[in-house]
Amino acid sequence: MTEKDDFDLRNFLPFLLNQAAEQSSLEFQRVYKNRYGMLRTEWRVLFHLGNYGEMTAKEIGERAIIHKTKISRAVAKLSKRRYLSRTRDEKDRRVERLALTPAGLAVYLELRGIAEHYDAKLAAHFTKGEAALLRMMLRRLAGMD
Amino acid sequence: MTEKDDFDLRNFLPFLLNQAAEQSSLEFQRVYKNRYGMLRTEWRVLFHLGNYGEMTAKEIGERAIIHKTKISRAVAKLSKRRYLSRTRDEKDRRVERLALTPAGLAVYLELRGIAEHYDAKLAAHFTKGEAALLRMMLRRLAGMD
DNA sequence: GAATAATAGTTGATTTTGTAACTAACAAGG
DNA sequence: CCTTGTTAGTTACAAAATCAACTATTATTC
Repeated sequence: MTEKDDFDLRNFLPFLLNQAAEQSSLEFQRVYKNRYGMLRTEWRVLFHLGNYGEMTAKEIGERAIIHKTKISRAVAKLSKRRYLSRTRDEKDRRVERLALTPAGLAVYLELRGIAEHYDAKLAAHFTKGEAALLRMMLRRLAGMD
Repeated sequence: MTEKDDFDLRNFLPFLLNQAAEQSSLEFQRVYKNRYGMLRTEWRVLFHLGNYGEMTAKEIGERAIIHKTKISRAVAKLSKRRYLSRTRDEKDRRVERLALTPAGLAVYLELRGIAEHYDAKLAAHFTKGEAALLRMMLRRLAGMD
C-alpha cells in the first residue's frame, strides 16, 4: 500500500511533535482543567502575567502566538474571577495593562509549583545534557531564538 | 512579581512542545487545509491508511490518540469524497475495515511527497545526529517506544 | 440460553475556537 | 482640523471539538 519509499508517519516531525506535546501535557491539563476550572489559554495568560509581570493583551498574544480573540476571552474570564486587574493606559487609552491580583498570584504560584515538578518529571526521561539540547531544539523550531 | 525562583515559562516542556508543534506545522497545515480542504484529523486518517494499510477506526484512534467521534466524522467525510472504502468485517459485524481507494491513495501519495520535503526542511535546522536524537526523544515523550 | 456487560461506531447537544466585522482611540498627511 | 489609515480590543456568527447518550453487535455469566 505504501508503494516503495520508507516514509514513516511516526517520524514526521509535525505529527511527532504534536503527539509528544499532547501526551506530555495530559496530566498538567487535568490539573488546571479539573482542579482550577481553567482553559489552556487561561493558564497561559495567568503564567505570562505571573512570569513576566504586567503586560498588555497584545504583548501576551505576540509572545505566546495566541490569537487576540482567544486572549480577549481568557482575560475576561480571569478578570471576572478576580485573578487579574485591568487598568487603562492613560498614555494610550486603547491599551489595557493587565496584572495579577493577590488571588491570581496565589493561584499562579500554586500552579507554577506543580508545573516545575511536572517538568522535572518529564525531563527525567533524559540526561541533563539531552534535556538541555531538547529544549534548545524545540525553541529553535518554535522560532523563539 | 515572580517571587524568587527561576522558572521560565518558555522552557516549560508542555508549553515549549506545543509551541514547537504549532509553529512547525503551520505550512503543512496550509497545504492540507487550503489545497485539499481537509481537517487535521482527516489527513491523519488518510496517512494512517496510506502508511499502514487497511485498519479499523478503533486502531487508528489508538495509534494516533484521537477520540472516536473525531475519527468517525473524519471517516465519514473521506468516505463521502471516495478517498476510502468501508467494508463490514464478517467475523465481527461491529467492525469496519477501512482502506484507501485509488483516488485516496493518489491524494495520499501527493501529500506524502509534500510531507517528506517539509520534514527534511524542518530537520535541516539540525545536524543529522541531532535530528535523530530529537525524534528519539519525542517518541519517548509521546509514549511511542 | 436469557440477562448483563462490553465493544465499535454514530449522533445530538454543549462548549470552544476561528473568522470577520465592529467600536474606540490614536496617528499622519493634507 | 478633518479625512484616511492603523491599532487594541470586543462581539457576532460559523466551524469544529468535546461530552454524553444512543444503536447494533458480540462476550460473559449465571
